Amino acid sequence: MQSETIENYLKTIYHLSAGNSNIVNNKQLAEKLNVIPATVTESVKKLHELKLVIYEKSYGTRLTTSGSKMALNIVRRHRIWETYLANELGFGWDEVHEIAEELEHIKNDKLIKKLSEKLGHPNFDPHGDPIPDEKGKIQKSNVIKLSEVKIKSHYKIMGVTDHSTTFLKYLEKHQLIIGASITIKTIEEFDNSIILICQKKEVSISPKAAECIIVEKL
Amino acid sequence: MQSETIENYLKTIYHLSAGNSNIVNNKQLAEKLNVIPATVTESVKKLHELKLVIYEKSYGTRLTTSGSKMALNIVRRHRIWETYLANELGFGWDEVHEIAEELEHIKNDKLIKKLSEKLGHPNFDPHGDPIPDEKGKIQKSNVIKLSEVKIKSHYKIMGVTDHSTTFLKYLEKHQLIIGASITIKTIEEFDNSIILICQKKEVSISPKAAECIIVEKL
DNA sequence: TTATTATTTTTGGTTGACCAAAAAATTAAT
DNA sequence: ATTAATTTTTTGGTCAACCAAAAATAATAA
Ligand SMILES: [Mn+2]
Ligand SMILES: [Mn+2]
Ligand SMILES: [Mn+2]
Ligand SMILES: [Mn+2]
Repeated sequence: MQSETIENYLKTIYHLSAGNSNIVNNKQLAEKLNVIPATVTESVKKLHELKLVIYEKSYGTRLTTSGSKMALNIVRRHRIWETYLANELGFGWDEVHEIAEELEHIKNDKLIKKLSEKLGHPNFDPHGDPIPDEKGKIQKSNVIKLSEVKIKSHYKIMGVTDHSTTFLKYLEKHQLIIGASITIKTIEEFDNSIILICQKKEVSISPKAAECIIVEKL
Repeated sequence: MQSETIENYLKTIYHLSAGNSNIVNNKQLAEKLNVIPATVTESVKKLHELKLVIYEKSYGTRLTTSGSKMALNIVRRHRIWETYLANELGFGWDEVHEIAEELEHIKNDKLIKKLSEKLGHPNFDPHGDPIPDEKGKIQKSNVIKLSEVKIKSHYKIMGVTDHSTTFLKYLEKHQLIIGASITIKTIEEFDNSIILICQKKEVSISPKAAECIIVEKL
């Protein structure tokens, strides 16, 4: 198995298991990796052989300790590159993900070290996602989804869980960028859409969009 | 054929044909690409199908116009990355080649544009090699090899044709870096080694090393 | 519980990129 | 001009990563 393929599988398993060692099933994996489930069955068998995952037939797959370490390293590389592209080269937060998908596979520890150093060892990427340190440790914070906020409270936008250009451009348009302070005005009983104040302007957020915005209580 | 494989073949054909459209033979290609000649035969047939090279059986291969364009683009990417790694991230000129071998395959025109911009659109990489512009045009200069210099003349070091760490470290030790001024003292009749003055110190350069140093007459 | 649906696995392919060994063609030496 | 050496090509493989279709298994609904 090629290292780039392995890395993409491990990273995807990591994301689908939400950082824990939750079981991931073939269908989800197949979807994310753009292959058919039959291919996933083959692949996870091989990853099991390599002791990077534990694959239990007809049940699912989870990362081993060493698989998890590798996954965290790839996530680190991805997020360091995203931060670098945004902060040093002036790319928009809607452009960096795609490029980082390729750059994350460059295997050179010194390179990531230098990038991180130049950036002042950042803990979060342009989407507010935490950057694991060299040992794979992730700084945790007590954040919630915008869909879980309480009325008339104040929050700070901390991140997004959707990286698509369309969504990020939409947020930018309403100045819903990371670090922005918002106040929840009302939550519509009819459809659960959230009316909030940002930069003195009123914005209505659909429940679907609210699921993708991460905030912290002020 | 995968794009990374294609790119490595085109780049290697370009280098072996010395920038012109000289014919390259299978054995040389096989050596540079670390494959056996049988593999090269297969590959160049496919590249011929793709109209990137003209392959004539039992004779050799040369780049077509579109193959040449692609090759120049890869060379541009490689050298921009080398310059970036050296100038912005502080890598040594002996370290950058290896990393650039991977980075050159990242396909994103805007990325190279941004890097070039940040560097002030450099025309030469850390080894003194010219960087083709977006159109593939190379700035030419009238440089010669150190092995061709005349006695008692003054020269400036403009580049190297060997990128190995051992060679570059050796040059650094004697301060034979790009931009350095040198004066040719004598050329030993016995073995053709060159005795030159650099930073007021006398250095003896073997004919083999002299073949790999590019200079310009002052 | 049985039938239906969804998911997973098996089986039998393909394609790209490689190799080893043998055959053919070219080039160099005698 | 022959012979010998080198280079190239052909032939018959492997291996990784994929797919399509069929079979098996698991989950859900009736
Ligand atoms: Mn991303
Ligand atoms: Mn991100
Ligand atoms: Mn190089
Ligand atoms: Mn170079």
